[in-house]
Amino acid sequence: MKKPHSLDEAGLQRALAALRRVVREKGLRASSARERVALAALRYGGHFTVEDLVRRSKDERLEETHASTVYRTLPLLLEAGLLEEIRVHRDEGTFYERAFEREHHDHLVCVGCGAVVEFHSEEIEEVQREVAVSFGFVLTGHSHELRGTCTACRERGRESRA
Amino acid sequence: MKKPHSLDEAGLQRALAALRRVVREKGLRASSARERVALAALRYGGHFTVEDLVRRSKDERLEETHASTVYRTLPLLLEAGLLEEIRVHRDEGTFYERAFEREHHDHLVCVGCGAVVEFHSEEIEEVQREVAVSFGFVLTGHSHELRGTCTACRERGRESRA
DNA sequence: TTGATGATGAATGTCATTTTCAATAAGGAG
DNA sequence: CTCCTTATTGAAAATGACATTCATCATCAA
Repeated sequence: MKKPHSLDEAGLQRALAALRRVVREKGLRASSARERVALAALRYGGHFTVEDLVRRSKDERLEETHASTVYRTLPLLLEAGLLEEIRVHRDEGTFYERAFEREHHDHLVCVGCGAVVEFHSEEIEEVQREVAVSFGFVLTGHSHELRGTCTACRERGRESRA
Repeated sequence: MKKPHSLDEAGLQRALAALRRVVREKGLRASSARERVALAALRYGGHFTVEDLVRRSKDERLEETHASTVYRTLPLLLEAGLLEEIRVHRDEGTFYERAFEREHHDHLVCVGCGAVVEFHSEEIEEVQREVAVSFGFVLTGHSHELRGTCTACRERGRESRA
């Protein structure tokens, strides 16, 4: 249940530096729109969608950033390790969450109520590495999502059946 | 590299029976279009898309089945355990593969060339169950995909850098 | 056999994401 | 600092996966 405390100012700066590094490596140019998107994204505590990002840039009266720009920026944020794409929340589309300076974790989702629990298993991480090595692969990432029903949803089901 | 040998005639019949059971349970009616889609899907050895399925029903001169019907049928095939949805193959959309009478496995994908390796780890499955229990969940499914670079792609990269 | 209702094909709609294009801005060369 | 090349952006249109609509058609229980 541990809440991911947000980055402090210094953390934000390190994140921007990581973004700039990727931008430079790719021969792209610096731009304020990209950093605006990055900052808006990094400030989120939980899971958010592209639409959330676009909306937030308006709500906070920051300069507006268009959806197409957000979409164009996202791959860079992923590559810079600021965000990670996740697939929880049933059919509600693609979500993102901060990954920068945050310990890795996977998700356990309740198919009944949509509750999301984060978990981490060093044992699973280790086996993943072993599997990759056994096939001659070097891992660059993974996605791992468990689906199930939580206690509350199972009890709800029992009632309605009674 | 073990190829998933396709179902024999008896297997196909058992699969259709499983589909019919789900259809009946939901108070739906039998239909030949649904079984045509099911058979076309079960005959695939590897991964395929909805579009593949639609196309194949034409190629093989089976009666045509429209895309909308295929889309309507897919959830039933998933629920009946005939197919499983997978998310490999970079951004190429949603893929499916046969799950009926086939051992469970996860995927290891090369981000360079798109090669897909199937793997299974009973140890990971066990930890998954433990994690679920520790949060009061009962598992209904999971998706697990590892991404990395294969030996060939790493060597290719080394050459081009030399 | 037949009536009630589910299923299908075909067309159309929806919604997220991508692409296009003209205008703008970054940043290296001079 | 100014110019020139080229990336970036906003705005709009295009794409593409999937859902929905609706007029037939098919299924099946009575």
